[in-house]
Parts: sequence; C-alpha cells; structure tokens
Amino acid sequence: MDFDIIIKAQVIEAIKNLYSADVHEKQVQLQLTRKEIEGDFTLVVFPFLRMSKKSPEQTAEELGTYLVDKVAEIASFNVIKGFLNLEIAEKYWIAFSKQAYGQKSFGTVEATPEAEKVMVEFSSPNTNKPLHLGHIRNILLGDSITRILKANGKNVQAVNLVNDRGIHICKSMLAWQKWGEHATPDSSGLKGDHLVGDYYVKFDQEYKKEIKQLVEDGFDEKKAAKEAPLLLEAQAMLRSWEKKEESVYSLWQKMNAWVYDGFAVTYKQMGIVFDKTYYESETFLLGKQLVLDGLEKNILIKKEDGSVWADLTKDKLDEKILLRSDGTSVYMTQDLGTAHQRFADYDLDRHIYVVGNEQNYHFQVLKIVLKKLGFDWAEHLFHLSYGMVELPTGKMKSREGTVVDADDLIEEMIATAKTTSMELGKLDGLSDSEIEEITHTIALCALKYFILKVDPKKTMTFEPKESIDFNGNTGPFIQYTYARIQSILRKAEELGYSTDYADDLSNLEEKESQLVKTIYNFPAIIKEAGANLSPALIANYVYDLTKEFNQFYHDISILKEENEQLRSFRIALAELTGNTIKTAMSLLGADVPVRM
RNA sequence: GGUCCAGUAGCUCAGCUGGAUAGAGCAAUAGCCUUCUAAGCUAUAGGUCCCAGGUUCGAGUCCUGGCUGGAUCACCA
Repeated sequence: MDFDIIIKAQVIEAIKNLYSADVHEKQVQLQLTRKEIEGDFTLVVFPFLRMSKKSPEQTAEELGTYLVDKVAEIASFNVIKGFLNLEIAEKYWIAFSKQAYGQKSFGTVEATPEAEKVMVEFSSPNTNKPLHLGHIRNILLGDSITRILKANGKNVQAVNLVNDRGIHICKSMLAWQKWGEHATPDSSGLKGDHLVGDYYVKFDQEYKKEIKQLVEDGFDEKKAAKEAPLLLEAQAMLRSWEKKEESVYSLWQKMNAWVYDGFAVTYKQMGIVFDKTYYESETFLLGKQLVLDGLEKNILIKKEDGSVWADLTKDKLDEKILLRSDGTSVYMTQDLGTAHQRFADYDLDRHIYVVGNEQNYHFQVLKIVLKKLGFDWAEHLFHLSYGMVELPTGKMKSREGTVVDADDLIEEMIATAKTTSMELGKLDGLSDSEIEEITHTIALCALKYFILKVDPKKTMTFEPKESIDFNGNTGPFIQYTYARIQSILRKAEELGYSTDYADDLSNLEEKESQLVKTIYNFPAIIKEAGANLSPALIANYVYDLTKEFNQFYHDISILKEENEQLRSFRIALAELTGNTIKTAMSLLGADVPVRM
C-alpha cells in the first residue's frame, strides 16, 4: 500500500525503457500533490530532461502514459509545466483506509531487540531551586523525542541527571542554617523545591548586602564579591561536604530529599517518567582517569601549575581545562566520564543530550576531546540544542523575579482551562473528579503543544496570554476535534451503524480524499520527526489534519448520509482520523479527552 | 574579536532533502448555531521571505559577503 515506493520503482523502470538511462532513486522526486491541483502524487520531471532530450511537457506526457499503462494503482495523469501529476484510483485509497483503520497505532513501529539503542538525557535540574519555564521546554522536548524515537522502533532510555552537588546547594544550605529556623516543607506548607529555592534567594540577598557593605568600607567591588564572609562560608561548606563531614552531609541529604519530593510532584503533573536518574554526586569523580590516560599518551597537556588542558586551537577552539591545578575534576571531566560509562554499560548506539544552546560550546568540546582520546563512539553523541524561552518583556532573570515558575504556570493553566470550559458550558453535568481530570488534560495539552510546536532551535517568546488561549492553532483545538469525533462515534454506535464498507465504494468528496491522503502521510512524518528529532513536525502535522477534519465536518454530514456504504466509510474515516490524532498527540506527550 | 544559531504578514510561528501562485493562528472587518459539540466554519484584508551578489531550468530553502538580534569563549555547573 506504499504508493510512493511503487511509483518510484516504476519511474526508474520507465526511464530505462523509454530513454535507456539509469537513474538513482534519489533523483526521483515524488511528492504529494498540492491541494489546489488535481492528482495525488507529483513527479518532478526536470531531472530527466537530460535523458529524454525532450521538452518538460513532452517528457512528462510520455512518463505519464507509461505509468498509467503499467501501474494498476495509477488511474490518470495530467501535466503542468514540468510537473507530472498522478492520480491514484479511488478504490486503492479506500483499501488503504481500511488497512490503516485496522491497525492499532497506525504509523508507529514496534521496537525489536536488534533496533538502535538510544539514551536521551533531559531535565537535568539543579537542586537549589524549583523548575521554571526553561526546564519545561527541556523536559517536554526530551519526553517528546523519547516518544518519537520509540514510535520509530528504537530502544530508548530516558534518563535524568540531577546536579545535586556544588556551591549552589551549599548556598541554600547555609541560608537555611542561618535563617531557616528549622523550617521544613511540612512546617512551612511549601513544596520542598520551593522552600529550598527560597533560601537560595535569601542567600543571594544577604550576600549582596555584604558586598555593598564591603564596598562602602572601601573594598574594590571584585574583591568584595570574592571575599564576602557568606561566600567564604559557603565554600568552606563545600569542602566539608567533599570530606563527607557528617553534619553537612546529613543536612545535604535532608534538603535534597525535600527537593526531590517537590520535583516528583511536578514531573507527575506533567506526566513525565524517567527510566533512570543519575546523580552528579555519584558521577562527578568519573572521567579523571580518562584524562590522566590522555595525558600519558601526550594527547593532553599539563601546565606548570599542574592543571591539565586540551589544546583545541587546531579545531578553531580555545584551550579547555580538564583538571584543576589541585587535581580536582571540572564539569567537562565528569561528562567525559559519564559518557564513557554509559556507552560501556548499555552498549549504546546513540546518546542524545537535551540541553540549552548556551552549552553548545561545551558539547562541541566534549565530542572533540573524546575523539582525541580515541573513542569512536564520540561520533554518536548528539546535543539536541534548544533556544531560550523569553518573555515579552525580555529574558527571564531569577534575580529580578521575572522567572516563570513551572508549578505556578501549570496551576494557572489548569485554572484557566476550568473557567473557560465552565463559561462555554462544556462541563455541565459532570462530576467533580471528571472536571478535574478533563481540565488537567486540557491545560497540560495546551502547554505542551504551545511549547513543542515551535522548532527547538529557535529562541521562543512565551506570551502568557497566548499560551492560555484555546482557540486556533492550539492543543485544546486539537483535543476538541478529537472529542467531537468521539461524540460522532458514540452516536453512531447508539444508532447501530456499522463501520464496515465495501471496497468498491467510489465517488469520494474532495475533502474526504484529502483527509485520507493526509493520514497516508503520517508514517512519513513520524520517520522524519525521528530523523530530525523534531516534535514540531508532529505538532504541525496534527494541526493540519485537525483543520482538515473540521472543514470536512462542517461540509459533509456523516450520520445523516443515506447511502449506507458511504456512511460506514465516513464513520470509519472519522475514527481513523481520531486515532491518528491520538497517536500524534501521544508523541507530544499529550492526552486527548473523550469529551470536552 | 573568534565560534555557533536565528531573521518569513502588525504579533506568534509553519514552510521536509532546492520545485508550481510563500501558508496557519492571533489581532481587524463581514457572515454562519432548529443540524453529528460554534474551543468551530466561511470570506475580505494583510509580504522587499534582513540586504547585496552568486550557483541553475528553478532559490524563502544552497554558497559568499554584509546588517541586526541572541548564545558562548571561567581552575562555575
């Protein structure tokens, strides 16, 4: 039922027979015909003019005649300039619909043990503050590409790497000790990550005060920033932590546990599941040996003060430090180690890091250093770099309080979904728990779709008003269409209408065949989204599909159709559209409600 | 300054490996609820695809140079 594959093969045959020339499959440009033009598939004939030595129109004409003659599926053709438009006989489209209708999740591929093994790392939060809008983009992208790769039949593991150690968490800990008054999530009523985050902010405020005081006392500003007592104290705390001193270590465990509880709630709200969570406290010592080995082989260089560097000037980059003069690891060292470990442990074919574009340089270096160290698999590291999320007022800055908190945002979306639904009277007669469930589904879908529909690479503007708008190109619009389809199906069942139809059905309406063609294209879109790691392709596809169905819905009555065969076909087509929407949305991590 | 990324309608964004007359939504204007859910549909209006060259049958898409905006170039992570 792969029309495009059949046609391509026949075109190659045709060129051979007509013009005695061999063409490669890549030269055969076959695309879906534009909506306004008659036909289903369009062959671009320009590349073949060299062989035919005839005008574009003539060449197209000859190829068209040949194909209609040889390929049963092709009913007719027309030529516009250098474009040969081929029309598939209706009965084949109908047969295709039937076949697709019979599949559970049409378009997706089941994983096999031999399939590619991919690890996707995303989220990667720090434990000193709650998740914000930037994390949301990261998490949604990571989750979605995990799902898309699975739909492409890959063996995928979604992993989180928690940055649970370092000076940042010591700052929160110190502030808690000094000004916390034994506050806990229970006693304060705050979510653990928010509580800890508040102390991080508190630290920063007090630290700023100290700097100001020092400057007033005549210190140079830089010096003041480096020598403020609070900072020195935090640094001392980090040293104590590295020595695993009991008091510091247990406080660290306690506060991190609060944060994890808080994160767990947010992940659950968002419907995110990880196969495994890594902690930097357990991995930050990895990689040192790799660096020392590299030093021994003279791949890396040691400076007079004892620090170890990679010279990347030949790669048009700078020198990069890998071990400090005191022999301790840096961020890069750790990443060298974890990558090595993961490839060794899981025999990975590919490793994808979902990390913001501010770290492009880091991953560029990571890859080059690993290659220099002689690891061939470095080629299979991929940094899925995404752009920042900005607000209409500019960048998000935690210090200026312009950060959009993840939990607040989700809560606000749910509240808006509820009031909007109420106003429209959509929730009348439903129980409280049903209302909860539906509004949650709508809110999350709105958020996910809003974020995922834009190309990951691009910096995006987060317009609060627009993100919460449920009209037009939005998640809820898609959900709404799905809900309407379900409503049709319920009624069809009530009336006892069947979805079985004969193969020889014909005379489909324009909108119907357009819909079938769009659905036909779904597997190709999934493949492409998998290859490009782009949920945006899925999002834009499902929006198109939804729009098409809506037009169809308004133009053509389904249940009132008198012709039983045609009616059955339309009901089945509606269901197929619904299933396709559902599958596509699931690739974005979004659910579709049965009613709304 | 070096490197990387982006620039498409008033705004937010699509536009797949170069293909036909550059598309949606929002905002604006005008219509459509005795009908399978109006979170919808239809119509109108809105464009120097940042600029200039080049490659070719054909460039929003590829190449070169510029302009604008962003990221990054720490013994931070």
